Amino acid sequence: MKLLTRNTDYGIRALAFIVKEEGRVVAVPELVKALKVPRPFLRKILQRLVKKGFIKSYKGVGGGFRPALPADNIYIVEVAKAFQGPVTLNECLLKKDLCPNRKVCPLKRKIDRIEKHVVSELGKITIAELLKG
Amino acid sequence: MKLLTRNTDYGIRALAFIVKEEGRVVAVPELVKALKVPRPFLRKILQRLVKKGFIKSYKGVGGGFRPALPADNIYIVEVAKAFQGPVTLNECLLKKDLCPNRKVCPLKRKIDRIEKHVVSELGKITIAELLKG
DNA sequence: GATAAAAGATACCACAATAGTATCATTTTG
DNA sequence: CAAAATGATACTATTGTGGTATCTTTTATC
Repeated sequence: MKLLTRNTDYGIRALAFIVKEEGRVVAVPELVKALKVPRPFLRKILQRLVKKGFIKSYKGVGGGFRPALPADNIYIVEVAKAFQGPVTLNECLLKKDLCPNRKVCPLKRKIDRIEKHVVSELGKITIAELLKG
Repeated sequence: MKLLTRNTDYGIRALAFIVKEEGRVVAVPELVKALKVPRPFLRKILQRLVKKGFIKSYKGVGGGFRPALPADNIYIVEVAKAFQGPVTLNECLLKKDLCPNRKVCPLKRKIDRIEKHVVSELGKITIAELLKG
């Protein structure tokens, strides 16, 4: 059971690094050095962050990445969603189909409560806060 | 991100069914019918439940399964552990090695808090309670 | 304009965990 | 002994994650 995958983890760390540079354009080689993530993998992660609107990219010589949002407006639950899809702790699947009892299932109800808590807690953490910590 | 795998889910449901029968010995065909889980898969799950001490098994004609514990003493976090191993929401891995910064990592600190909450909440739910619900 | 340094797009491979199947052995009751 | 049950175990399939490789496009600078 893993809350954050490596994708997400690296995504958060990359974001934190880029944000820390206060608007300076940061390119991949620098990030590779700082985060010790394999370059092609990191590139894919960065492309995802661009597509999801967390950072802006600049092509060509001297290009790189800059935050697209203020640091205190980037919530890690959003980053997690970008890499892992919606945060759902249980799916109530019966084989491939949705379980027909999910409306009344007491287990689902309990898990849902826990899930809400997780999402809400993850939703309180911003990149800004991680940088302070 | 999934809190409970299908294994665990079926395990919980099977346990609940067996417990509900109040000590009557329940055999696989009945469980297959009730839970609509493929027989060989369910058998494997039941064997796991036996090995982990949640139920007792009886071989031979008229055999089957009975709870090994009182219903209010079976916590679903334990069932989850039986199928999924220890509940850890983040692993702080850097490539294959443990991340060297994990002691001071603010992200890890936050995730750890959430993890503790999840485990504690899962640790409050018993099979007995699910049957009441 | 050519060159080089950057990111974009995309397709592919590797590995591990989960999900599920199949087969044979053992036990027990009648 | 036969039948009905579980035990043990090995195998296959599917999926998600992690990671690589390659080619295209953009842009600054000489």
